[in-house]
Amino acid sequence: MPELPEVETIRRQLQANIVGQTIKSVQVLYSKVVQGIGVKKFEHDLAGKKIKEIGRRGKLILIRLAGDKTLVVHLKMTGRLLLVKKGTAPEKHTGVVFVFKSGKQLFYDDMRRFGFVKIMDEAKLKLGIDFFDQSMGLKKFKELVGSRSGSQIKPLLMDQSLIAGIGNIYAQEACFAAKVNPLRKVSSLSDKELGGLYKGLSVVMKSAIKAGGSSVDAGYRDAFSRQGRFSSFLKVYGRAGKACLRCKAKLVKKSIGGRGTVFCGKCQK
DNA sequence: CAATCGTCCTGCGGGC
DNA sequence: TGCCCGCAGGACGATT
Repeated sequence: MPELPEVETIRRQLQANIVGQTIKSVQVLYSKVVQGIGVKKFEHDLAGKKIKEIGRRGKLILIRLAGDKTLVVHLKMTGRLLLVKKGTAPEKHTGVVFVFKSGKQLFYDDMRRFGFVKIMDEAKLKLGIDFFDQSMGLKKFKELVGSRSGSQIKPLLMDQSLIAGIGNIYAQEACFAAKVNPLRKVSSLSDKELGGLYKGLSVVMKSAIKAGGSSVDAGYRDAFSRQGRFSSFLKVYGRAGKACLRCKAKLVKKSIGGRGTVFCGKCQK
């Protein structure tokens, strides 16, 4: 499932490849993927628009168009934005085809159909601060997390309205890095542990961006259909039942806030 | 205020 | 071999 590092990887690839291109036509193949307006209007409104730049906020890809509108894309779990050559035919899971005047195409694919595309004003996004935003830092992180002292830490890290970008994989990895049990309440965390979580998130997600993200099973692919190379560095995600890489104890899996969570019951206090 | 549960959707793996 | 069941999961709304 694409989280901040995976979405950032795609953002950089789109930034390098479609900025300056003009959309010639758009075909929506799966109507429910378009939010807010009708399919015909969506296709019509995008035709002729030039791509100004590609932004990102949390897990959202922001395709900024000439004028002041933005094409917002959420990949949810299995969504993909694929740059394909002129003439490439859509596949089974292709929901939207964007054709540029150059002939290049951008496909929005989504096997499980949870994601969406939407034309909107960015100011209307209801999202917390992106984890890698300029205004984020240790102080801000402690302030934000501290404001929700009654919550369990792991689901809180995934709350997009507080901090945007962290999903199920990196929240688990950060708790492991900080030796914090994901079930802990924020109010029970020491200043040092909060610092460890911030550092853990920062290190893990920066490394993941360098490795082009994490691909688990048939999940994430970048804009060129390639897998991320960070998966092999994941220490707890997907390793339930296996030995903890720090203390050798058997990693356990629990459902926390309805999400599968793997951790070490021995060294994550 | 916080936690849980159902919902959307499809592929896949386990069990028999 | 093949079928059925249930799980996976981001975000949101409703409920406890």
